[in-house]
Amino acid sequence: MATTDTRRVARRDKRRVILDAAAPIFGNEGYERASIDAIATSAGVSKPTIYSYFGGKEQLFRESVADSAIQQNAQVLEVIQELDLSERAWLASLHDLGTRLVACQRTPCAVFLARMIASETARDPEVYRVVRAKAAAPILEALAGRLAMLGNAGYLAVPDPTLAARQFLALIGAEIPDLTEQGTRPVSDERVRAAVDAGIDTFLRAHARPAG
Amino acid sequence: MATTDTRRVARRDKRRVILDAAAPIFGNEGYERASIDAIATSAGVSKPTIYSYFGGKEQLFRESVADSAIQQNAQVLEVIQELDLSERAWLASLHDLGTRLVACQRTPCAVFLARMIASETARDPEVYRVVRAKAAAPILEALAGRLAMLGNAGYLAVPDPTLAARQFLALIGAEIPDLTEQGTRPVSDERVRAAVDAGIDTFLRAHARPAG
Amino acid sequence: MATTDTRRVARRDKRRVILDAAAPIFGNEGYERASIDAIATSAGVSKPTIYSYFGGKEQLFRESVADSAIQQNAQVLEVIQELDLSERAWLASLHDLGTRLVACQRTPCAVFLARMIASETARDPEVYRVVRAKAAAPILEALAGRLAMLGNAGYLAVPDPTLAARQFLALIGAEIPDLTEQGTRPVSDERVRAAVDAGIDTFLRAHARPAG
Amino acid sequence: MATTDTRRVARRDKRRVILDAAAPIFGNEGYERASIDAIATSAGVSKPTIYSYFGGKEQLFRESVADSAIQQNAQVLEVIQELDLSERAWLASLHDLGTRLVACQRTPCAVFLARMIASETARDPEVYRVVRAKAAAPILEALAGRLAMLGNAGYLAVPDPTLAARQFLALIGAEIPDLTEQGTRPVSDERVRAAVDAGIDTFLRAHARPAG
DNA sequence: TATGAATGAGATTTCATTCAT
DNA sequence: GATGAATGAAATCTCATTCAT
Repeated sequence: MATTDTRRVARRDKRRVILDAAAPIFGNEGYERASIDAIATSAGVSKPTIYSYFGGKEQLFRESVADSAIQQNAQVLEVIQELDLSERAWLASLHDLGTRLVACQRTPCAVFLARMIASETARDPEVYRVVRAKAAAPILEALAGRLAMLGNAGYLAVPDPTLAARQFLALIGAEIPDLTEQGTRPVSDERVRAAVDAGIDTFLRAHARPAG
Repeated sequence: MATTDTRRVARRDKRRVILDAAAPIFGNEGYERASIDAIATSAGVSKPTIYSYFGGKEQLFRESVADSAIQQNAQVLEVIQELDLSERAWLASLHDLGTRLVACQRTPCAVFLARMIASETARDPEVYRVVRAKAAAPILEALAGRLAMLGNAGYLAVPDPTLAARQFLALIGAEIPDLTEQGTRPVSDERVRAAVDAGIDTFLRAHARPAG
Repeated sequence: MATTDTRRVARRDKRRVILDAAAPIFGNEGYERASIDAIATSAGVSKPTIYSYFGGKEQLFRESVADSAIQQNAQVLEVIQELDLSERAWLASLHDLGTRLVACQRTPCAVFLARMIASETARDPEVYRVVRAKAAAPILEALAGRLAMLGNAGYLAVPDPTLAARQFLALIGAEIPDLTEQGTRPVSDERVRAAVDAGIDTFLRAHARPAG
Repeated sequence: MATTDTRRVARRDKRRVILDAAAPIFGNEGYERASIDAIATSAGVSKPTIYSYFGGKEQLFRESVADSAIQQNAQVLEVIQELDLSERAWLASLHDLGTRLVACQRTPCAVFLARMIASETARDPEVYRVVRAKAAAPILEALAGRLAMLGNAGYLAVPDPTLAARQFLALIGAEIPDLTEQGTRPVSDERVRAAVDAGIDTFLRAHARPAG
């Protein structure tokens, strides 16, 4: 029936509206300071509606984290897929990938996740686990896979792809917090790109294929 | 007067007692969940005493962060000073340094600082600035200085010591969050050391002195 | 029309279903704690259905009380009718009657009514009036009538039958609250019967026919 | 110190003020409808003060019940003590006692207790137990003791004084609910006295000393 | 007619902060 | 200087009730 469909759609839409309103508020204010009232107002619904959809603040928070992790995962995986493995292009494409990954990490969604992991994991370890399961782990494995391909292709020496992926991420982001003053200052794309490139250079030196 | 001295000492002592009580509570609970009541009880003083010494929750928090940053700085600088630059020992000593630095980062004091930077900087950017000024920056420079010495001594190629220091820290810590599940799981020293060594190996490969 | 009949029957059935669901919930939780939601769920209907049938919580409550009073009345009147007035049997039958009346008073329905009279009359005096009109008064008069017959038959002296009925009820129930700890403890039938008998003995001594 | 004393007195006074405000509100509205806000306003204190003194609504309620029970006990015991056991006066004094006891039962304090027992015991059986321990049981025993003295003096036959006390109370109150329409209607003292006397007459007939 | 969805109003409770001693 | 006592403000959450279908 059209009725049912309409309702279902409406219901799903409203979930989305609430989740989309919740993430930035949790992200900016933190779990405690974020008020259900503010989220309800921002979403254009009433408080009881939120309670009827999510049950309570803690559950809304968890679903918000999980939802953001899924979004983050989708976005980053897409970026990773685009790595060009051809001999001609792989090097430039790897630099591109680094820049795009850092851009993904500076997304509001990713900032929200990073902040919540740091601030709320002590209170609720599930936060960390959900983000790892739905975003961090798949992303790491996808990246490890691409790096392994670079190794197989003979461009790099990658004996432990997962470790290499972790270090790749660590290196491209090493300068970002100080550069952006922990996200409180806007920074030009050039400077970000330079910071990423510095990390990638180090990565490449460390993983250069042994001569001969 | 002796009286005045006694009072001053008592005053300073009470400040210390309050700060020592505040840091773990802020660290475990976060700024919002930490209650002045809990801090007062833990410190063995009354709430108005805290207000008379610090003015309010926000100021107590800032002083707590600054105090922890100073402690952290002192502790880490000491570790960095101990790097043995002799040809015979520098390599093993660098591995030692990495392990000790990671240990310092897993201290309650450092966990507190890291968590507060992640969770409270958006609310109060001063948090980040204070920690950078009193701990992160001096530590980074001290480490950069030691790495420069290794470069000067001809053991490593270190064209940009500050960048190298940042990457050194990034690499030795790359595996720690997943290893400890964001600090929610105890981990054996061996596994931490192995993770640190993996980072240092990559660092060394990237900064090997060019042959010839 | 058959349709109409079906609907009427369905309508009446649904009223019954709702009333049957409402009484125990009001009885166990009290007016305020009882939620329309719980009643709707227990009745297997939706909240708006309850509103369409009864108009609101207060009206549902009143109808629930009235309905229970009518049930209570029917049940107790039947018990009273069964009093055997024959010379041979009246004494044992009176003891039986007392026991059965107390059993009726410990019925969920009667407990509900007693509790609602005590707790809700201040808020809505209609509660008391309805229960008196539909149960307490008819029951009292029926009992008074039977006691008058015992008087007319010469077994007892009953100058004021209504007063006698009230005192009869007071005496058979005098020990019940303490015995059952206000209904929170199960009690054996023997102990209830003994308590009732003690009340009836006193009643009989007071209403013994004067000798001669 | 005067300071300490003053504070202690102030603290105790404020407890009293709050308890005195709470009882009638709980009594009139019932546990659920009674709001802490209303009690605080009526007591002239703020809500947090109530929480600091009593911990929560439930505890305030329990203390209010216990306090009222103690007051009720004191008041009724005093009335019972005044029973005149002299041959000349005991009969009139017993009628007086009945009237005063019923007056005590119609006190706001006693109405509160009766209502709370009826309405809240199902939710919290402690209500019944506290009232029994602090008021009902001592009162019953005191009354039983006086009735036993009348028996010992030879005025009455009282083989089971506790049972007699229970029945005495049941009989003097048998007509009160209908007379006052469950407390919703004012009634003249004469009519109450007449109702009490009717109960006492029955009691006396039942407990008349056997001739000889 | 019957219902899923939505909400305004109000409940308890907590906390940072100040005042009087 | 230090503290017990008190409070204004705001948080989460629940519920009776009404729409739109």
